[in-house]
Amino acid sequence: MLQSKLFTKAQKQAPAGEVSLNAQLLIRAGFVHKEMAGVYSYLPLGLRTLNKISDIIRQEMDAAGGQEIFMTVLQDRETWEKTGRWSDEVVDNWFKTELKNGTQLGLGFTHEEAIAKIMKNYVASYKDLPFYAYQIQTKFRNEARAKAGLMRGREFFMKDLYSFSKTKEEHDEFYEKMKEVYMKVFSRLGMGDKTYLTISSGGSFSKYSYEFQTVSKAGEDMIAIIDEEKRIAINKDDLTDEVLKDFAVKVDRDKLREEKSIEVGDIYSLGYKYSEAFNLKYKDESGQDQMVYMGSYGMSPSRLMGAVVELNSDAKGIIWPEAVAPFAVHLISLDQNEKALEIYKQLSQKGVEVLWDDRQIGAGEKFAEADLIGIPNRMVISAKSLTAGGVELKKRDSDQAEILPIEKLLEKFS
RNA sequence: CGGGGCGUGGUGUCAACGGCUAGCACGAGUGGUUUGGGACCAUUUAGACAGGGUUCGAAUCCCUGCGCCCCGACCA
Repeated sequence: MLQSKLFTKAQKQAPAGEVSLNAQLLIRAGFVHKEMAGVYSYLPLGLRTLNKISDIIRQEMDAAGGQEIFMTVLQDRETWEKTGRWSDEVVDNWFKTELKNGTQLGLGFTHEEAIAKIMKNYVASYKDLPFYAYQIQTKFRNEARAKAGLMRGREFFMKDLYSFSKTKEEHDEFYEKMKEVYMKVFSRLGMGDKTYLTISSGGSFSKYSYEFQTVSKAGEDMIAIIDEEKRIAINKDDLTDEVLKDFAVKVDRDKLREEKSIEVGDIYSLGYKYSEAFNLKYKDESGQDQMVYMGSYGMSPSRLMGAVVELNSDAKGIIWPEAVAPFAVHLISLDQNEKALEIYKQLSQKGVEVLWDDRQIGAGEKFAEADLIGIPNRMVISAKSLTAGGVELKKRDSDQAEILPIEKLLEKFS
């Protein structure tokens, strides 16, 4: 893409009062536009990154046997009354609206009820189970306080997968597998070494659940790390004798390391709660009716995008991991647009995603904006670089630059 | 939902005593210079959150509403 055509522009200053690092950088670099508190529009650069994160999640969900669907945001009252979750007393962050005729509707904040109802049409026999369905969709939560940029919004992107199993044992097997699948996603996003499987008792679905917590100063939660090797932690609030006993965990409380962390995912065993509410059952091999055992597995691409920024930046700007960078290469031509065009064309032909800064502006400005945007590979072509033997290649996270002949450069990216 | 802070061009501003033409910087436009770290000169552009009130006079004081940020609570 030609940067001269990109309608967003980098800003030197962050919006007034915006303290959140991810919001500051993403807004300044033109990835997102803040519509209102906790509500963001994704601009060309931001959408590219968001889609890359979603794609990684999608690949891993598919690999784990997930089938992608897309459910409705509009939810009808009756469905949610079956579990009591229509009530504003029970769920305090509904956005509700209504039809012209006065029928009340809600905007989905999660989809357990909706999917249980759908699956009544498709689950009849033990032969139909198990299966796993997921979606990546906008969720709406009327948070009392949106904050921390993309990390806690009122309208945000969420991957929610739901598992449907014959028995608890069958469920448990998949649940265990999802722990690994989730860690794989976080590894691919470059945050694997900071992420811990975390014991939690906070959920309303079951007594215990697991969260995935990524250590970061920007986190809203506090975890205590139990096992560094196995990457297991516990929510600080849940660090009680009872919980430790239930999980058969032995720890020396004085030696636990506590860290602030970002909740980047959560997985729940739902049991029969929703299948009972919707009478979601199947006939087993002996013809007996059995309830379906459900689980739900959440992860937010938009929050992850905020988290990646929180974890990867310096004073100059964002430093995207290759896997989620909006472009692989930022090509900067200082005075050599013709040569740059050749490189741009050749790289593009190879399928390399290139943002070419072809604008007629000062070199300093180009470098400053490139650092802010944070594309991992920077190529500079100028009279100076050509004299030195080719094109300068520099990684965003390094101060070292090397000069490569154009052919070598093209070989390097394929 | 409790508490605190705040609202001035597209952006920023601990700029402006209740009083002169609302200043400065960034951005954007035009002309020129410059060309490896947000360069420079000239010139132009564009502003008081909304509504009410006090006053001869309000960006400035008061009220209401709306919005934003932070701390806490909450977080399926």
